[in-house]
Amino acid sequence: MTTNSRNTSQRRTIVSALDDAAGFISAQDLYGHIRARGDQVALATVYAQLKKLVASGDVDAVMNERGESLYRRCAAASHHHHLACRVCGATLEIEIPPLEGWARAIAAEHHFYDVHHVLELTGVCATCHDAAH
Amino acid sequence: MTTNSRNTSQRRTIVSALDDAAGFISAQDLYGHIRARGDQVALATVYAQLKKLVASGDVDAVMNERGESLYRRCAAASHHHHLACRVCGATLEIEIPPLEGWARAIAAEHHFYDVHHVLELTGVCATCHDAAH
DNA sequence: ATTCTTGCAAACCCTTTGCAAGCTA
DNA sequence: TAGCTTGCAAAGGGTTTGCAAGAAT
Repeated sequence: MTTNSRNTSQRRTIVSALDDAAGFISAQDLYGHIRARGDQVALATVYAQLKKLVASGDVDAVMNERGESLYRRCAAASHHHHLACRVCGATLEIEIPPLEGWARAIAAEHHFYDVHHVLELTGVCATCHDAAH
Repeated sequence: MTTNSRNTSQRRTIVSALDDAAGFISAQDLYGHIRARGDQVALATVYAQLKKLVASGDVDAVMNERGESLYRRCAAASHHHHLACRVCGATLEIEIPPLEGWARAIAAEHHFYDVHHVLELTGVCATCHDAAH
């Protein structure tokens, strides 16, 4: 999680904007928030910094169903998954410890190497469920 | 699952190519296979038909980590997952029965409703692993 | 005959890249 | 000073759209 990136004002602005956004946010929207706040950072810089933040493990990235990457500051250090509300976008980090073992077992069974896994859970949170009567 | 689409030769070609591809395939790759087979269908038509097929429920669509949509004919009624080789693209259908229960349990625990899950496993198959020495 | 589908090219959107100027360490 | 970072504009890649010609019903 340690980074050797330079501490530029743009990087600080981007990290700060990510903190303000309490859930997953697209690079474009993040850029919009930054500009709305009155800060000046180029869109290409937003992408460049997000890339570094993901590489260093400080930020999580997932792909939404429109093909946009969504970014979020990572609270948990360990491997985890997400439970997201399809209506309001609220996200919870969850852990399914047995899953890691299953993934390894299945990989071994089929003679696959270097297996990665992605699990995403989506549903409707209690708040949004109630709001729909 | 019933459709009211017209039965054009292009549509038949596209469905047939989807059947030949035994797993998830991108629209671009599907188009490649169709042309490799000697058939003539415009890329825009491939996209148009895939859109209809997804809308009618005859085809499943998921987004990969590069932001491409991947399509698959919904053959199996039962829910299952995939183990795909990152090198050659070979795909195996796998089942992780306990996962369904876990998903339900987590949903209940967090008061989420109508929870769906997507699990994708990727690795390097034995053949590709051996080919790299 | 009507309505949907096809196909081409252009448009779109998100993201990445080339490169000169600026700033951090 | 050396090298990463920034910023602009342009390119790239996947997907969608406008519209006229062609099929299916």
